Amino acid sequence: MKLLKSLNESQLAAVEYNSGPHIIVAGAGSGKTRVLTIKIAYLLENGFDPSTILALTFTNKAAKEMKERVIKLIGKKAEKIWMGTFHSIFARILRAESTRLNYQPNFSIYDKEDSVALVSTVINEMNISIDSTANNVHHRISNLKNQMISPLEFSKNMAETIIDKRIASIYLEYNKRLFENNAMDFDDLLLKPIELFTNHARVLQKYRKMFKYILVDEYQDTNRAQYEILKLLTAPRTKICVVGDDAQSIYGWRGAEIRNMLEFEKDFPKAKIFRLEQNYRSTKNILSAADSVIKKNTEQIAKTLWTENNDGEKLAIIKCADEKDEAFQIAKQIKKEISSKKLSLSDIAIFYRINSQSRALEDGLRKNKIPYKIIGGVEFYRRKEVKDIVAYLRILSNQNDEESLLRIMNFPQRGIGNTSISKMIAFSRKLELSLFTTMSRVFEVIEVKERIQKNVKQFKLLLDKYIDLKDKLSLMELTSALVDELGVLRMYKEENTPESKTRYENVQELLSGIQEFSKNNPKATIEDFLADVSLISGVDQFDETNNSVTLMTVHSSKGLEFPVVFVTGCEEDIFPLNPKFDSDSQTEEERRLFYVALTRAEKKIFITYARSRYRFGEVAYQNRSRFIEEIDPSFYDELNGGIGRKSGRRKKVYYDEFYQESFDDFDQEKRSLRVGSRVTHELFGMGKILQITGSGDTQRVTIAFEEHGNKQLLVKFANLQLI
DNA sequence: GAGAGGGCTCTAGCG
DNA sequence: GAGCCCTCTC
Ligand SMILES: Nc1ncnc2c1ncn2[C@@H]1O[C@H](COP(=O)(O)OP(=O)(O)OP(=O)(O)O)[C@@H](O)[C@H]1O
Repeated sequence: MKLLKSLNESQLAAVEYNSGPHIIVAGAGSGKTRVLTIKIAYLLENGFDPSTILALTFTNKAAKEMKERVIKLIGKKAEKIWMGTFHSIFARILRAESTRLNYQPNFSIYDKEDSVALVSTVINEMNISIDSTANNVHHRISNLKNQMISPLEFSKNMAETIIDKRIASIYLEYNKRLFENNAMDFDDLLLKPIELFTNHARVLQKYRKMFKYILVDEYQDTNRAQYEILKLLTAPRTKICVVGDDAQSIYGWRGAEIRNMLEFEKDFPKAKIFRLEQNYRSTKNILSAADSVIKKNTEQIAKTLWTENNDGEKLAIIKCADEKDEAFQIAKQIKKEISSKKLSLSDIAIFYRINSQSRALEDGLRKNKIPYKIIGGVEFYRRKEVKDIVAYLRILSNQNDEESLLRIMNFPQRGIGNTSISKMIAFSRKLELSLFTTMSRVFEVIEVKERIQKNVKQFKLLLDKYIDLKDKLSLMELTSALVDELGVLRMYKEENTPESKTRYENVQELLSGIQEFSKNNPKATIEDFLADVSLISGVDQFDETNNSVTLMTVHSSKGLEFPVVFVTGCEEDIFPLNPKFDSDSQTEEERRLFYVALTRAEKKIFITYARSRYRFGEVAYQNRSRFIEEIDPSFYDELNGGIGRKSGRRKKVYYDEFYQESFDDFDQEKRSLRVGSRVTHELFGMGKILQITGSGDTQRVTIAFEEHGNKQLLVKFANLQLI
């Protein structure tokens, strides 16, 4: 069979096995994803009905790619496979079955920002004092949800401290509000199916009958709820095949449990284990280097990984002066790689631990005229201007969605301020009405001024008009009419600032996104579009055909591969990020993350670290990462970047070994600002110091800038350069 | 109620 | 540095 020709023996065995539950445990680049893809194609070729296959991947993009490959191998019938992320597949099922959970099928999906906003609303309205941000409280709640601990269970059995008791009541109210808003958060998308299947035996039967073969990629990063869903859906006759590498489990902080991987044999009796040991991706040097690091972890399944690929180049570890130098060294190496090898820019990826590192890297690439693309970061659909328009669509679809309603009540400004909104909310709570309904009765809310009542009425009429149009116009017609009537594009244009220009472009891009979506789904409704939008992830937007370098976090790089990889910021406190606070198992997860970064590379790895780095508005000095020390030195060479030389315009001497001296040196620099010194400032240009007041963090300078007049600035933030 | 400006806090990774 | 909130002025 032609399909199976591209497989080695152990891969083949895994593909052909069909008798019961099985798990493929294998290291990086050993073809796990390929096996899964071909296995599905093989099933279809053998007459398996595609609509009975459920294949779960980690990102939408991975699902899309896998589907495309299967279609290529076997033809169009593969389109019927249920393929997607846990979140998207079960959101779909929840929509179909929503009424059983007393939800309406058009429920909104709240992303993290929406959820945090709701937590914040709840804290404020309940008037609970809690020494913690809404963000942290939401994180706690999300953790509880991930562990499948209900508000009731938490408050009854676990919440002992006063703070925990308060969190318990916030959690309870938060869930209640979600329900009243006809909304689910990300965690609900995994919890509600369990509720559905547990409480409605016939629904469970239906889906058990429907899915005869379940396949799961990246099984090492599934959490408790996902595991429970799989257990529920797997009837004695259901075939289940999961694939994973425990050494690549990097989402523990989101509730992922490696135990799912380690205990598969217990959970699914008579499970068969397959192992793949040949790596096809990387050179011997890369593989050995990665192996020398991951060996330091104690908790893992022993695995062998070998390759027939040649030794390749050694890794290059580059010492840089600071983050600007780091970006510069990377740009330099990129140019070198491109000109010396037959590589295109899209063969190169730059990874970082945290998104804020991308800024300096971007600057460096831009200055060197190297085109790049950032994956993730502040994602398109999470931007304010985009979310504002999406909130309108949500309200048109789901009038109970109070968070969205609040978001747009006074956007664009229509003279409905916070005071009036609070009054209406109070009214709606008292009469147990939704805020939307309250709006139609705003004339009864006597505390709201007459002029503003009229504004509310006006706004309500606008929404009513579009709710009515919703079923008469196509998605695209409706959205563009709405955007036009709101006048947001005009508004951004008139503002005419760099930010408003970006906003303008983003709204335009949203419109073309909707157009594109309508083209692919001709009968698409608002609901279809919304269902998609909330679940789009960062990597989903990755387009490898672009001729540009790819920048992304190590987390997003999972499952991908690139000929050349830069792993940046390899310093203590960046990568690993929190070594001082991490438990052993958290450090091990951090090490796995480093392992994931290294094993993305096919031919060449550059590891960079900087002696100093601006963070939180000040310079921090740190040692290079322990993970570098863990790599066997026979697999790398060391290079020096801008160390010892003066880097850029910043006047500072870099010491190789003596951090203390470096600190002194830095303080010296601050002190040496004197009345009369000439300095430059990034925004205001050249100037002369007129006055200095205070010291330390609150030290201020008054400067006469040549082009911007006199300004008073905090030294700490001004980043002044002495001339 | 809007808008400007100042002060304060937070600061990881993500579907 | 960014984002949020508060305060002050119009
Ligand atoms: N039998 C094979 N012959 C040739 N190339 C192969 C074979 N199996 C896999 N490959 C190639 O090896 C690379 C890695 O495969 P794949 O992405 O499926 O690995 P993986 O185990 O899922 O990796 P990871 O866990 O690191 O994401 C791919 O480029 C794939 O095409």
